[in-house]
Parts: sequence; structure tokens; C-alpha cells
Amino acid sequence: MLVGVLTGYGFLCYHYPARDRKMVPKYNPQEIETKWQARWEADNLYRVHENSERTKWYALTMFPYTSGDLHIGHWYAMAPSDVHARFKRMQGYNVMHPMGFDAFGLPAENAAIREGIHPYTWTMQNVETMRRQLKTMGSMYDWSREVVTCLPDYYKWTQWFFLKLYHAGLAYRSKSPANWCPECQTVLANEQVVGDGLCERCGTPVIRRDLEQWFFRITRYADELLEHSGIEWPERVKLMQRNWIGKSYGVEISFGLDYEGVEEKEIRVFTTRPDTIFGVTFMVFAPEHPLVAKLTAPECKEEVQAYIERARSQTEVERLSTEKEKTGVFIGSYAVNKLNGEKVPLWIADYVLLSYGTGAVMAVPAHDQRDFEFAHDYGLPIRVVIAPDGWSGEEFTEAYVEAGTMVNSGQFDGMPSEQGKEAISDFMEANGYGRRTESYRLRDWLISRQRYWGAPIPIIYCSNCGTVPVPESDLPVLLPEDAEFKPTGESPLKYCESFVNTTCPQCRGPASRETDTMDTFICSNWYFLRYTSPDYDRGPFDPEKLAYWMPVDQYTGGAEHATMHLLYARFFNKAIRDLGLVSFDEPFTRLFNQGIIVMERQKMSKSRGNVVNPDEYVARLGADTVRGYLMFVGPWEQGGGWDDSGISGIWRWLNRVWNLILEEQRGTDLPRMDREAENELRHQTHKTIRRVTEDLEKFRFNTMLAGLMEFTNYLSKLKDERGVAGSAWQDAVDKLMLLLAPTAPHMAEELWERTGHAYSIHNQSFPSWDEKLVAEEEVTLVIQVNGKLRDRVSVPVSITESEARELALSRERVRAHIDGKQIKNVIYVPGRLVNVVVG
RNA sequence: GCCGAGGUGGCGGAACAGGCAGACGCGACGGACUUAAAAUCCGUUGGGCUUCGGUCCUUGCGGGUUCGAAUCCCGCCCUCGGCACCA
Repeated sequence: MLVGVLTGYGFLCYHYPARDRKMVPKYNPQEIETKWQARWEADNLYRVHENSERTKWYALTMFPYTSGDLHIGHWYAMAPSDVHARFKRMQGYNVMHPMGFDAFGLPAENAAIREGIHPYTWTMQNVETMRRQLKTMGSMYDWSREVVTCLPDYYKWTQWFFLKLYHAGLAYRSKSPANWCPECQTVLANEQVVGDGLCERCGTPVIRRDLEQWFFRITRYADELLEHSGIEWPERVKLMQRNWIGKSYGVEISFGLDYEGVEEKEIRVFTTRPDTIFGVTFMVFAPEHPLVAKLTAPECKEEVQAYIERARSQTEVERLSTEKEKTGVFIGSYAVNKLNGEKVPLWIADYVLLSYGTGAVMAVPAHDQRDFEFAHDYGLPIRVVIAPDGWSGEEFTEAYVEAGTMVNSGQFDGMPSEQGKEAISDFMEANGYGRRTESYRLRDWLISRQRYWGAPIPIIYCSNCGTVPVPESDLPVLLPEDAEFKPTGESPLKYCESFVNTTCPQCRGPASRETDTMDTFICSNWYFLRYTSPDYDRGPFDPEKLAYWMPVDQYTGGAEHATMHLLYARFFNKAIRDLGLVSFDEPFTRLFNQGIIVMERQKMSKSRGNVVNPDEYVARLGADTVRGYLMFVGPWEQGGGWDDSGISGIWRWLNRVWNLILEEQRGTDLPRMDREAENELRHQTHKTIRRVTEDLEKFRFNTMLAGLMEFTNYLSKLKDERGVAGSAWQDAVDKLMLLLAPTAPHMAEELWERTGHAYSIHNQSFPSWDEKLVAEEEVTLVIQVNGKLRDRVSVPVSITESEARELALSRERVRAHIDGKQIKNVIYVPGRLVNVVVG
């Protein structure tokens, strides 16, 4: 698949320009990149410290998972963000641009099972490789701040945060049906179940299992998480988060119950359509609903039990399928609709979810498609209570879910249903039949994983004291080194006696440790806080340094994290804010989502086996070319299919820049640059500075490079025609190097040195432009006849409307189209065009 | 099904407060250099017709608004991403 440039054109061949050019040393990226990377590292050029004299800029790129090697997709995420960070640095900001590794996770453990290598060894070897690869990119990462989440120095504080949340009542343990991946042998959060109920990691259909699990109470922050004001995030991501949280407004309605031996005297249901209350003809419980057992009539027991069993054994794929026929059974009892005193039969059906609302619904088949299908299949009555416009009593063939006029609804008949919603809600609240409430799609975050390679949950179970948190002073709870990795995939911690057996911190009696570890998304909740003071040992971070750097000014990463990492991290930030640990409401002020580089229509990943390794490109063409190419292929937010056929374009361009700047002169006996040519050169230079600056601000790297290429082409032509003498030329070349510095940091540094400037170009200011020099003196006036282009003419910007009209009408090419016709109108757009309308 | 983004030359893509469609680059073709190839440099390159002056067509498809539409409106088709019994 690596076509073209990798298959043996001789890029390493010497080439000297044709004609009578002076020889210049060839551009040798391998040599200069190694040289400058070593120099920058030796000089700690990119090391940053808190500095009150400069405005801080925290440029963060999502850290990679330690899969083993970096692919083009990683570079696509990291190279452009580095360019942006470098640009900010040259603009005078005190830029922190750190890098680290998301190092806990299942693949390490799978490697342990498969290859007998310890997850720690596997992970740290990968960190080595990836760090080395990252360094070849020539990024301005401050490596002294590196964070690796699987090291005890780090996960100690992950555990510490867990305890903080636990004490604040934000971490709790509960038994509930969980998504279980039989392949990975662990539970998954809702966010990690993709498609039609498949495990995000391995694609295995997920099944449901009742397990004791640890949760973080993210739902407590649902409302605040819906609020994105004050952060500059892409609409797309904010929308995804809003949809994921899924807040809806409605009424919780009480239905009457009266059964001997049943304590509960009501069933509560949530509905967003109180206006349809008179259309309720039955009620449906989720099969797992705790009231079902109590309310099932003796004669229905067997059938109900069988149905529940069947529902439980289904995989999520089967259960979630919307094409599936709806099934359910009558449980033999009734509830009372308090508004009209009607008895409605109670059913169970697996289309009702236990985890949403109250786990039971009032069924209004006429006005809800699911209820309609169910009623249709089981012969239950369908009563119209919202009449569509022009309805004359005919039967529905599908549910009518829009607004309409209320009918069959007692005293509310004739009311528009939108108004009826409010009227019925008021009526129910006044009579104690219900109350207005909100419901959320968002569930609490399931954080326990039945795996070894994660931060152990710092909890001890004691037969006397119950659930006891590990005291802070005993942290970290270290992963045992002698755990056994069994091919069955069961958690090694469970069977590791040296780990499990412990003493209770309270009573000193024998006790056992929690063997679940934390979801790796907890590690990534706070890694960016750690970067501010990675060696701090009295807390997860040094509060003063944190106060200087946080929040993150610019975060970049993939949109696939919209409802996972990006939502979790916001929640976590708000939780620790309420604990007084941080003072800001949002961790990431600005977010930019780059697109994904796909290969054979799929995202690159080691597990899919479709990765493209950048190392070979770097070895042949240098990092600067690879960086440039990734930015040039299209808008960063768009991503796209990987195709290396255009990379030679960047290589050739960088070579042209190299030669342009280092060649003394081309040809002889050139006419010298005159005043006019110099003015034009300054004009072009400043126009380019503006364009490049504006594009960099907005992450429009592809057009920024196009602008630099155009400038290069212009300079090259000018050099051929007018020579290189004069201060305007020197200035243009200096500016070109500076503009190039973020994109091609090695080449720019080398050219900077070779042209006699002082080290380092990366400590220079980014050029600024002079509006006066950018202003055009002449513009091209477009002349149309009936909207069709007929002529264009260069005119001074100062041209008046009447001059422009007169000019347009006098042009030869225009006259050919208007002679003999009547001029009906002449449109003039200042400085742009004249459109002559003839009839 | 719902929500979001998008459809422009052979290819990646420029140009959207409505005003020169195709910047920049790749590829292709022709030329220079070379024993030759590669590399490099110079030119041409959306399509049709052309008396070589031009001229007509062209931004997924069909309508519309406008002096003027890739851009705005209406109706379709397709691609990608998210959600999908959330009551």
C-alpha cells in the first residue's frame, strides 16, 4: 500500500538545479533533524516554567494509549496541534505542551495471557518505543512533564480521587444488570457498548449480568453538564453530549393499586405526554421490575416467570433490535387511572427499560408507536384521545404522535393538546395524582472492571465493619506483581491471595480487598492536572502550579470521545471543584476535534491490523515533510482516507524553499529590483503573514500551506527575474523562515542558522503584518453582461462608481454584447464588479 | 427512524455576510537536462464546439428566489458520524 515515494525513487540522490545556479548543499532532513532534536533537548529549549510575565497557554493533545507503536493517525492528531502550540509560543505565550501515556487497559493484559509477558513490562516497552517515535516528530513537548498512568506515583492519586468521591457520596456500589463482555470477561460502561450491543473493544455481543458494581454519580451533574456556556467547543460535540444526557420534561403520574398483601398502593410512571392520560389502556413494566413478582396473579406465575427468564438470557443485540416484534405477557392484575377511575391491565414487556424513568410506562397505543404495535399484536384497545386535524373517527393505522385536539378526555375535551399538557399537569399536581419532573437518558457511570491492569479500587470488605475505604496514608494499593494470568480471562486479582487477604483498617481483623480495578477513563480524567506538577508528592498536583496553568486553553483530539472522556472529565472536574480541589468549572476552555485518518474505510488501529507506520516516511523524507503533508491533505477537522500519493508535493516544496533561500543568485545580468518591485514584494510578504496567521489561528493548516507555497512560487519567480538584492528581499526571506518555523521546525532552524541568524528561530516572535502594506492599490474589476463574465480590468481601488460604470460600458468586449440592446440596469459592487443588465 | 456533517476536475482539496468556480498540491501530457532512467527545471491540463477572436456547458439530482447562486429557499438521492424501543 505504500506506493510511490517509498518504492524507490531516489529521494536521497543528489540533485543540483539546472542552468547556471550556484551549487547549494542538498536538503538532508535526516541529518538536520537529528542534529536539532539533540540540540533542543540538550538546551531544554521547550522546558517551561510558571512565568508571571507572559500569558500562559496550555496546549493539550489527547495522550495516546500505549498500544505499541505510533501510526499515521497519531501523527495526524499530534503534528498539527504541535504546529499550533509552536505558533502560540512564537506569539509570545508561555506555552506548556506536554505529552504522556494512557497506560492501563485490556490489551496489556491480553498480551500477558497470550505471550506470558507481564502487563507492566509490555506497557513500558511500548512507552519506550512510542516516546522514541514521538521524538522523531520534532514536537515541542516538554518531556520533563511526562505522565504514565500505570505507574504507582500516578495511580496512587487516581485512588486518592476515588476516595474523595467516595467520601462525598459520589462513588457507590450497587447491584444492577450490567453490560458484560464474555470475551473481555468484564463489565462495560454504556458508553463502551457500540452499534447494536457490541463490545467497543472486541466486537463481541454483550450480555446482561447482575453484578455488584461501583458507580460514579455522574447523573447528579446532568444539568450542569448540559450547560456548555463559557467554553468554546464545536457545536457537534456539545450536541452529542446534550443528546447523550437526554433530558426530557414530563410528569410522574401515580396509578392506584389495591391488592391485599401488597404494601405499595401506587405505581408511578414517567411520561412526557400527560395530555394522553385518558388514552391509557394498559400499563407495562420492565421484566426485571421488582414489583412484578408481587403483582403477578397466581394463575399467571408460570408464564410470567418463563418470559422473564427468556428476557434475561437475551443478548443486548437481540433485545435492542428495533425490528424485533414486541413481546410481553399479562401478569393478571390491574392498576387504576386516577383521572377516570378506569382499571387498566398490567403487562410486562422487554421494550420497557428498568433503568429509565420508573421502569414502568403507561401505554397509550393511539399516540405512541411502540404501544401501538404492542396493542395491535396483543389485541389491546386503542383509544384516540388526541384528534388530528380533520379526523372523523376512522381507525388509526399507526400511532398519531403529533399535537391535536383532545377528545375522549372528560373535562379537557376540545382543548389543544399542547395546552392540555399544562392543564392536566396542573390538575394532577393539584389533586396529588402526579408531579412535574425531568428524566435523563444518562446513567451513572459504571467504573469497575473485573480486570488486573487498572488502578485497584481502594476498598476493603470486613465482616465486622462492612465496606471500609483504604486510609489515604495506605495508598497506593499496589497491583501485586505475582498475579497469575489465566487463559480463562478471569481477573487475576480475584485469585491472588497476597492481594485479596488483608486486615481491616478499622478493627484490624481479617478482611479482603476489592478486586475490581477502575475504568481507564478515570485515569484520563485528571492526567492534564498532573502535567502541571508531575513530581509533586503531597497531592495529585501542586495547587499553585495548577492555578497558574489550568484550565487547558486548547484541547485537541478525536470526536469519538464526545460522550466518553470529554463528558467524564467535565463531570470529574465539577465533582472535585465541589470538593474544593480546583476552582474552575470546566477543564478545557477550547476544544478542536480533528478528523480521523481512515485506511480501507476503517479507523486505523493495531487491533484491526490496518496501521500505516510513519517511521518509513520519516526515514526517507524527514519529519518536516510528513508533518506538512498531514496538514496539507485537507481541513484538519475532516480527516480522510490515507493516501501518500501527494507527499512528494510537500517534499518538493520544502526543497524549493531550501534552494531559494540558500542559493546566492540565479543567472547574471538581471535587471535590479526597482522601487515598484520592492513595494510589491513588501505587499506580498505582508499579505502572506496575515494569511498564514489567520489560518493558523483557525487551524486551517491546508490553506496556510497553500499560502506559503504561493509565496514561495512568487519569490522564486521574482528571484529569476529581478535578483535578490535589497532589504525587501532579505526581509521577505526572513519572514518566510519564521512563518515556516511551526510547520517545519527543523528545516526552519537550519536555514535560520545558515543565513547567519542567532539560535533559535523558535525563540523568535511570529511576524506581524502592517495593514497599510497589505492594502491593495489595484483591484480587478469584473464586468458582466446579464450575469455572464465578459471582461475584467485592473483599476485603482479609488475608482468611483460613475467611473466604473463608464469604463464598463466603454469596453470593447462589453459593447459586443450590449450594442443594439436596451440597458435596463447596471449593478455596481464597489471594488468587485459591474453587471450590465440588457433586455 | 431521529439528529449532525458533507457531496466541486482523473485525485486531495480552494472559493460560502450571494459577485472572476477550480487557489495550492498530486497525477497526466509535452519540452529542457541525461548515453538512459530517476531527480530537477519550464510549459499545458474541467468538458463541448471554434473561422483560435471567441462561445456554450459545468459545483449530487429536480425546482425556486435574484441583475447575479457552489453559496439562500423547497423537494429528492447518496456518503460519513452519532443516537436508536429513553415512554
